[in-house]
Amino acid sequence: MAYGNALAVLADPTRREVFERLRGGPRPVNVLAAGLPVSRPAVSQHLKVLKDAGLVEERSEGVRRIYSVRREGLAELRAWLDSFWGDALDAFKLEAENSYKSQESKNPERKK
Amino acid sequence: MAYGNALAVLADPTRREVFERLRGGPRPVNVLAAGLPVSRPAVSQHLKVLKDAGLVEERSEGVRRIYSVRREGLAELRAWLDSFWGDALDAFKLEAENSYKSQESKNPERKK
DNA sequence: CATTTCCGTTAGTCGTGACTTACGGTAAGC
DNA sequence: GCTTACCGTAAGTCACGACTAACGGAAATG
Repeated sequence: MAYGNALAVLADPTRREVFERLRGGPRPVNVLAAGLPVSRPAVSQHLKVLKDAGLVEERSEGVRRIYSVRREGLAELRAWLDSFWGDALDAFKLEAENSYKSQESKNPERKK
Repeated sequence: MAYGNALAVLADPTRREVFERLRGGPRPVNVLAAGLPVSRPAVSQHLKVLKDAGLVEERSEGVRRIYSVRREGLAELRAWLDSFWGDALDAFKLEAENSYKSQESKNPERKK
C-alpha cells in the first residue's frame, strides 16, 4: 500500500524535479534549491515528504544534511507497475468480461 | 515528459482504485462504480482523466462504454522509473559528491 | 564569544481538484 | 412512441497542499 504514497509524493512537479536532481548523486539542500524557481524552505519541505515516503535518505555531514535517492522506496512502486503486465492477465480479461456480461443477461451467480 | 502526467493521474486514491479494478479486465462504468464509496459521475470523471492521460481506452458497445487498461501509457512511466537504476550511476554518485565538496574546501570564490 | 552559514519549522495565504446533485442525451425493451 | 437503463457534462461546494516570509537552532569560522 506504500506505492500509493510514493505515487502521491512524486506527483508534484517541483518535488519530482528535486528528486530527479538527486539522481545525479547525493546533494545538500542549498545545491538542490539553486536554480529552482522556489525558495529553499520549500525544497526542505519537499525533501521531508520524500524522506517520510522512503524515497530519500538523509545523512548529516557537519553542518549540512546530504540527501540521496533510496531505491528500495522505488522498488515497491515498480513492482506494482509490473503487476499490470502479467501474461495470465489476458486470460483473466476474457473471463472477467464474460463475467459481468452473463451477470446482466440472466444468471447472477457466475463466479470462480 | 508524459510520465509526470501519469504520476499525477495515478496519485489520487479513488482514481487508482478505479484503475486497479480495470486490471481485472474491461468493465463498464456502472460495474466500476459499484462498491466504491463515490458516485458514478465521479467515476466517470476519473475515467475521463485516465483516458486523457493515455492510461485507459474507451470502446462503445451498445449503450455502454467499456473501459480497459492501456499499457502503452504505463510503459513510459516504467521507463522513467528504470532510469534510477542505471549502473553507471554509482560512478557518477561519487564523482558528483566530490564535486561540490572540493568546491567548498578549496575555492574561495563563494557566492558568485 | 560573536558571526556566518546552513538548515528545519511555523504561520498563514491561495489556487487546484475531488466530489455531489442535477440535467440532457442515446440505445434497447415492452 | 414511451419508458428504462446507462452514461457524460455542468455547476457549485469544500478540503488539501504548495508556497513564501519569518524565526530559531546547530556547527564551523575567526
